Amino acid sequence: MDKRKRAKLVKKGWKVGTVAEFLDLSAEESAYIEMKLALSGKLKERRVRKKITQAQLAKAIESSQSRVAKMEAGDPTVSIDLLIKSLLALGVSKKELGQTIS
Amino acid sequence: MDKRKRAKLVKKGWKVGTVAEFLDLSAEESAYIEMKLALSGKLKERRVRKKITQAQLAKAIESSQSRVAKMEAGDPTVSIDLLIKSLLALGVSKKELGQTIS
DNA sequence: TTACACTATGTCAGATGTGACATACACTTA
DNA sequence: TAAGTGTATGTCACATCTGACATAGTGTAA
Repeated sequence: MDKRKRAKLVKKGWKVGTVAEFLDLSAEESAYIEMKLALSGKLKERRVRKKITQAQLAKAIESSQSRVAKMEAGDPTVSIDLLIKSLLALGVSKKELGQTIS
Repeated sequence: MDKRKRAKLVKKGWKVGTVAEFLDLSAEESAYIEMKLALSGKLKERRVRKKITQAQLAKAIESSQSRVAKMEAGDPTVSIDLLIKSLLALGVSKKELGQTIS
């Protein structure tokens, strides 16, 4: 099983329990995915709080609705770079980003 | 002037002063670059503390000496993703990463 | 039911990041 | 001086990420 598929499964089944161990993710891989999911969650939280749609957010950050959906879904094809840039564009501070990934 | 060149200049002239304003970087662009530079510094700090060479670190993270050099130099072609993965591989915790970027 | 608004998912061409390589540079030590 | 060790920088083929598009799914209101 390749890394992308594994990460996708991790996302979907995250709540089930010891997915990381089941899929034999290393500690670093787990930490990386957890960070991405934390940023994903923060993005959705911020967008919903602002009461704007994915399409509206997409326009604001010069992206597309589908990519926003993927960001919020923790899709393995989205980079942490993009998540961070998007959150910064939403007005999230470095400090809050730091707290989010911790 | 394109973004890559600008970022390169920011890196080199960072100490000079209000480079961000001079190059009319937005607040988000500045924050993003600051985060990258903070991670770069952390990487070098960790490597030096471990007393290993760039080539040795490169092997450990399955990269190359030149890319490690670029990471430590804050080169605009390196992603935050790679910096974070490298730091995690060096044993840095999510918590410490959070503190670093803040 | 239909129609509408929003979100999720698959695909793809073009943009960006990547490791590897060559080579230049800096600094020792002999 | 020369040789050795480590770091910096430019380039490139290949991999990955990107926005955009199409379309499927989901919920809600008439």
